Amino acid sequence: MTAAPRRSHAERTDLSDSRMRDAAIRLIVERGTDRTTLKDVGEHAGYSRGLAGYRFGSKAGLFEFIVRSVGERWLADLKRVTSTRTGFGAIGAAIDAHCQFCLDGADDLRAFYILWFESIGVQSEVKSVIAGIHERRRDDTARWLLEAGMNDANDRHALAAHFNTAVLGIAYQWLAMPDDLDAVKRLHHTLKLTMQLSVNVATADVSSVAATPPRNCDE
Amino acid sequence: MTAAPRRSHAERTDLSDSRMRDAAIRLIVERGTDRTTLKDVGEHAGYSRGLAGYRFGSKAGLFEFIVRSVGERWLADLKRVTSTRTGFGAIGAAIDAHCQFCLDGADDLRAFYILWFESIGVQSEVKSVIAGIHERRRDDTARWLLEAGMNDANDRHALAAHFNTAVLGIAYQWLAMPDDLDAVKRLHHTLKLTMQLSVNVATADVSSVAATPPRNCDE
DNA sequence: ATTGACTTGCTTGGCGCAAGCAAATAACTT
DNA sequence: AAGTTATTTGCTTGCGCCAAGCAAGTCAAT
Repeated sequence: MTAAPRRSHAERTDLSDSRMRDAAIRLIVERGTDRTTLKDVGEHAGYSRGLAGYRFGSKAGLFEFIVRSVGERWLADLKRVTSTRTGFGAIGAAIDAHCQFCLDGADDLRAFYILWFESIGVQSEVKSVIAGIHERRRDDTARWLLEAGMNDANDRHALAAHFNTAVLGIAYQWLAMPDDLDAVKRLHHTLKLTMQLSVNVATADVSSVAATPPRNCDE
Repeated sequence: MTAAPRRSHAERTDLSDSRMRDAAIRLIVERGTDRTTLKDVGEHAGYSRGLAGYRFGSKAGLFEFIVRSVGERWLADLKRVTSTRTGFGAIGAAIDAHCQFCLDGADDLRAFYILWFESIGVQSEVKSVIAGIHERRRDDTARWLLEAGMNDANDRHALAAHFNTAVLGIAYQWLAMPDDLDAVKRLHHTLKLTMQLSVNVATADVSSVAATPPRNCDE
């Protein structure tokens, strides 16, 4: 726009990709995916009404691009925060980081989670990308639990799965009530408490509090 | 269809409502909300292409009707199961019931949760209906926790909120991987364990496992 | 006869596709 | 090495298709 009319093909696509991603994220957060049109994405990014469709093939293709792009950056951020910790310290840091991201209220994370939840009803490519992200998160958690001293593999993976579904539930709450940041804080805090409790019990592996195992839900 | 051509107005609408609800649920589960059209709902229910739109006003109206209808029945089922219990027994029963509903794999619950999650990106009426259901669930949980001996109101509501977000996370997992019923069972089981742990600690209100409170995520 | 359940015709708008244009890159010639 | 042509690639525009929603119409219940 300023004074650089000569761009290589790669530069051009990078620029238009980036602009369209930003425009799409803004529109998704503002009005939801349904009322976000490919036309609007192209035009808000400063191009023609047809570019988004041409570039990403379809609306689903655009969404997949966004999930992939934001997801990778988010996982990288998370890795950066947790790389210096091990065991329960890493879990606590991950919770804190997630909480902070929510409190910051960045549009890209919000759009990311919106696409995450909405992918549930479709059998799109988005779904498998998300499944991959979910799995990587779970594996990380299981590793931290091992470091924390949980030697039983079954318990470890069960608690890791529980942890990550709980985080997702919190993300839902954040999207549903974006203004109730206190609730978001409290949920992260409570999750941390219950996780520490579980880890402590699992590693001390004898404790009066766990003396009464509940009935299982499989008949 | 068989041999009852004479029906009152009320009977007619009840019948068409019911048929269209069933058709919509089936279509939503089969192909998702996006690819479920009002035309298909009407025709699959045995009527014209326009009836669904006429009756519910819009696609969002149809979805709201479904959420309301299934949600009410589901809450009633839950109430029936938990009404004979109090305290942690009720919580356990609620978890068991939820788990069993998932294992049964009924289409209506699946469609219900699909609509639940997809409502996140929109500012529709569906969202407020769901908020109401969520709130009722949370209040029930808080009451059970009080019965279980949790006297601190803050802790009680925090744990109730945590519990219900966790259940929602499990519902997501169930929708995402409908075939991995073992995972669903394990998640319910783990949630029950961690809940009991938290309740026991909160009611014994002194325990070595809770001696090291984690840092909060608010700075 | 009037109300209400239901159908049919029509408009609007988004998605996706294919044809077209201009800039960038590759290939060829001298 | 420079200039010219061929080809690819980024991007735009026009059109067909289909779903949503609305209004007018038909037919049965009250």
